[in-house]
Order: sequence, then structure tokens, then C-alpha cells
Amino acid sequence: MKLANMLGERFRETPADCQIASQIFMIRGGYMKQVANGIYTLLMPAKRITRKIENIMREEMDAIDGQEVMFPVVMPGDLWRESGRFDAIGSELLRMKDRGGNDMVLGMTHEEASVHAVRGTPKAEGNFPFMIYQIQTKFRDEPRARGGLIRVREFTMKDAYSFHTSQECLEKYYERAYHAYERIYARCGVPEVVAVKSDSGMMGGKVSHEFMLLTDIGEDTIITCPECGYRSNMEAADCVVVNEKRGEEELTKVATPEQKTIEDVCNFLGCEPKHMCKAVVYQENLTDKYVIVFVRGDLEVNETKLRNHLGCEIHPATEITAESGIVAGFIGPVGITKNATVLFDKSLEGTDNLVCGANEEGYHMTGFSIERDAKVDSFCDVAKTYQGAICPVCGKPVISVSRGIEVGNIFQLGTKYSHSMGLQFQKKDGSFEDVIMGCYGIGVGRLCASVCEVRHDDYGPIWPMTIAPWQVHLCAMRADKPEVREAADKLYEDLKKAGVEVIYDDRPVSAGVMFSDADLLGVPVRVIVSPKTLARGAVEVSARDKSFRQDANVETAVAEVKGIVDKMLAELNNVD
RNA sequence: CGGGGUGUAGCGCAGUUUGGUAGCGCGUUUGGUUCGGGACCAAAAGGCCGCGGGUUCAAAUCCCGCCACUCCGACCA
Repeated sequence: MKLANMLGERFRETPADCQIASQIFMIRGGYMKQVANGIYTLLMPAKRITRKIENIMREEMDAIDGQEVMFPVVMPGDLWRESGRFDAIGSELLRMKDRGGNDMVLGMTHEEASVHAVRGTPKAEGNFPFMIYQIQTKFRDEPRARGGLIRVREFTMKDAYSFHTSQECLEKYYERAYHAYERIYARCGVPEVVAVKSDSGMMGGKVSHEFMLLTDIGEDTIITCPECGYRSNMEAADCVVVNEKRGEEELTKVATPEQKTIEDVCNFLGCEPKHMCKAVVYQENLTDKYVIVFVRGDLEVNETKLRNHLGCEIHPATEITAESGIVAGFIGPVGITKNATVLFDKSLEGTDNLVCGANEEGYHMTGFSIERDAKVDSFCDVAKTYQGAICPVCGKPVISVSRGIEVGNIFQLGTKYSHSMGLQFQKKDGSFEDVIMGCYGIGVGRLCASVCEVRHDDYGPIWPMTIAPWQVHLCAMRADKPEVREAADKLYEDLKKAGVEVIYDDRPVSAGVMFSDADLLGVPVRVIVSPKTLARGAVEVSARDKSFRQDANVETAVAEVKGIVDKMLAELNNVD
């Protein structure tokens, strides 16, 4: 490909709307163009990268016996009614009507389609397990797309669905998929991607993992234990604390006028946040019923865990009415209203001598001891863990909090979809049972942008050889000189003949322009032909990551460059 | 969905307070001189000033409405 003829403009200045490195470089480098909020056209460089990522995924899915299929983008609403998700999912599911007035949906995930594809034909136990996958467009009407390809509304996803006759079989296959995922990330040049325990959310099912690339621009919060290797998404992380007994005191009501927040009360009474009992008020979405969560004063509520504990959607209380008996700012466990669900987080277990609200405007209690003063049937785990908290696995107080981008996930779905949609298999004794499912997804564009996020310098991306848009960037400097033109043109043709992917820049531009465009395209190997190099019978071969820079003889350069490319490919592809 | 910001040439921006018919840098085109990290000189092309309505002799500028993009938050397989 000649750079001069390639569609896509490279910019010197950062477009105003770009925030993060991958977005800046992919816009500035002419990889893509935004069409609407969260919707992009991928131009040649980005398309070539994503095609290579897709092919790696294909190879790894095929290697675990996946069968590639293609589900429809547009599906009848009735299919989604079968699983209950037509009504359960909010407006990120784009709904529309066809000419006959029938509800249709734009696919945001394909569990329903996969069950539809599998069911109908009676399946014998012996036909299991199997996995089907596709690489296809998804549309999710995100409330807030941002960050270039990291979070978009329309994107390409590799999604896979496996079908089993037993939990053991699912677990065995889940392990294989997990391993295939590790290979995919390693081959794409980001072996540092880690799997973390995750919340299953609307997908249903129990066991699930997210594959995370740790970086500060990530939107997920990741909990890791450097001692034992425990890793979890914050949403699913257990919070473990130890409370030391302080010695019981008498429960006493004290005046705390206008002191509503933890900080206010601590300053006013001279106590520490961890010696307070904090109340956080939510409401159930459907009923508006109040939910009061008591948690240790220095901690926060993990709303995902709370949602799972209650089994319903909740939101922070918008308006607390007088009739509710809830005195905002002064809520405490003693004499708490009956008009609310009251939960105690286990961070309060074993605490004594705390400060809590008195359920009366302008008053708090001191000397509150949880076992003595509150009748707690059971404590639940709904607190957010924190930096330095106790690891729930090894027990050491070394929990670390960091940020990550979710570049893939795997779920043990169980029978959620097979049961609701009538997908069963026939056992040897002739009876029927629900099929057990797993599902496995990776966003292609997000992975591409994520790699850029962690593989770039000040001048542009540094693409790993396996997914680089081209393998070699050939620069002809002073192509107006016949000897340069001749040598560079020949090199271009010979490299192509040798099976090397080359982007060829023979434009009559200055060295600075040529090099900065090459930096933006991030091709791992650069070959420069110039009067200077030809004078010594050579071309210059260098690495985008600056790991080497050397001369190659003009006559033998093709074989040498091909050797370098193959070596770089092999280093990434030879995983475990 | 709540709160901010911005829409002027392909990109980055000024002009809006105080109304007078649009400008700068980069890029693009042409000619010339340069030539290993975003060169220089000269000439040129390129704009329904987001859209609709209003006020006015006159609107990029003032008023009303809408739309889009964007940031923070809520939400998120």
C-alpha cells in the first residue's frame, strides 16, 4: 500500500474532543473517523488491526472446537420476550418496528439467538458439549459513549456460547475458554491482561470472570492481593475488616445540632469515622420502599453487592418524606423506623462504643454497641473494600485498588436462557433436562484501543507485530533522486513478493513529516532508503520501539527484514 | 436522565460583551528554493458562522425554540 493513496488524514494537532491516548492517536493517525456519538468508521489502518485481532480470535476459538456462525443483527422482539429481556433491559437495547408493526431489536448480545439456533432439533446427550461463536456487529445504545473505541455504541464483538449437559462439563470447558482467552491477549501483545472475579449482572449465572488490562484510564475498579494473587472486580469483591473492642460505654444521647455528615460529627464529638455507624438510604426502584444500610463510618456501600443481596434494582433515596420516620442526617439503629428494610453490614460485627444517629433531629448516640443495643439477626456483606483492607482469601491486610479496562468476559450462565426458552437435551433414559450454558465475549475495537493505551510513546502507537496494520513501514527519502526511487520501488516489490506487509511512503515530503506520520501509524519495523544510506550501499532498518537500529545491505535487505518480522511474530505467537 | 461547556474552512482557534456582511495558524493547490525529525519564499482555492424562527435598515454577534458534539455524575452484558 502506498501511503500517498491511502484514505485518511493525519493531523498534527490533537482534535478538541479527544481525551485519552488511544483516541488521540487513532484520530490523529487517520485510523478512524467519528460518525456520531460512539459510532465510528474504521479506515484502513484500524480495519487491518481489527481484522488481525479477529483472526487471532478465530484461531483460538477454532482450537477449542468452536463452530463459527453468524447471528442476525436485527431480531424479532418476541425472541427477546422469551428470555424476559425485552422488558428487563432498559433503553440500551435499541427497539424498533418493522413495516408490519412488529417489535424488533438490534442485537446487543446473542444469547437468545444462540438458543434459537440450537433448539428445535432434539439433541441427544452424546451430541454435547459444543460451542458456537461469531464475530459480528453489536449495538448498545450506551447512555454515555466516550474514550474513542473504548466505550462505543456500535462495535464488533467476538461472542461465543457453549452448551453442556452437566455443570462439570461446563466447568471443564470454561477452563479451556479461560486458557484460550489468555492466549488471545498474549498473542495480541498484552500478556499482562489478568482475569478477575466479577459480578454477573444482567447476564445471569453465578461464576464469571472479566479480563482486565490494568491502566489508570480504565473504568473498572480492580481489587488485587499482592500476597496470594486474589483478584476481583470491586463490584464483586468481599469486604473483610477486623474490629478491635474498645470497651463498652453507656448508651448516651448527645446534642449534635446541625451535625449531619460523618465529618461534621467527628469534628464535633472528636471521634474517628471508623468509630461511627453510618446509615445510607436507598429506595427500591419499583416500590420506592426505603432500604437503610448501616455500615462502619469509614466505609462506603457497594451498590452492586447491595443489589444482589436484595435481588432487586435500587437507587440512592431521592426524597426522604417526613412520614417515613427517617431523620436524614441523624439515622441510627436504635429505635429505627419500621417503614424500611434495615441491613447491617458485617463491618459492624463485633463493634462497640460507636457513635450513631439518634433518629431525632439534632441528636446522636454515643456508646453504641451493636450486639447489646441492636437486635441484628444477620450481618450482610455490602461494603466496598478499600486500599489496605484484609484479603478475603489469605487474610493479610494488603488489598490493593487499581483501575482496569474490561477487555473480555466469560460467564457460566447455567440454565437461565435454556430454561426460559425451552432448550433441553434428552438423557439416555429418555427424560429431558435443561441444557447448561456458558458464554464468552471480547470486544474487538476495545481490545485494539486498549493495546494502544498501553503500547505507545509520545509520538504514537507501538503496535505489536501480530496485530500491526502493516509489518514494515518503508520510507523513501528523496524519492525524486533516481537511485532512491529505483532502490525503494524494488524493495517495496520484493518485500511484497516475500510475503511481508508493507506500507510504502514515497511522498515528496520532508523527513520530519515522513517520520512523524510513520510514528502515528506505529508499524513495528521501519526501513529507510535515502541518498545517505545508499551511498554506503545500505538501507536503515529500525524498530518503532527503538529496540534496534541497524544497516542492511541493499542486496540482502529483503531476507533480513523478513527474518526480523518472522522473529517478532514468533515471539508473540509462541505462548505457553 | 441531572449539571456544565462548545458549535465559525479538512484540523486547531479568534471574532459575539459594544450588531455594519468573516479572520488567523496548520493543512490543501500552483510555481520556485530546500532535504535525516513536522523547511522557506511567492501566488491561490476553500465558509448557509449547527438548524429554525424573531428583533433590526442591517445579525456569526441580540431574543426564543430546537439539534448535535463534549465533559462530570447517574446508568452499563
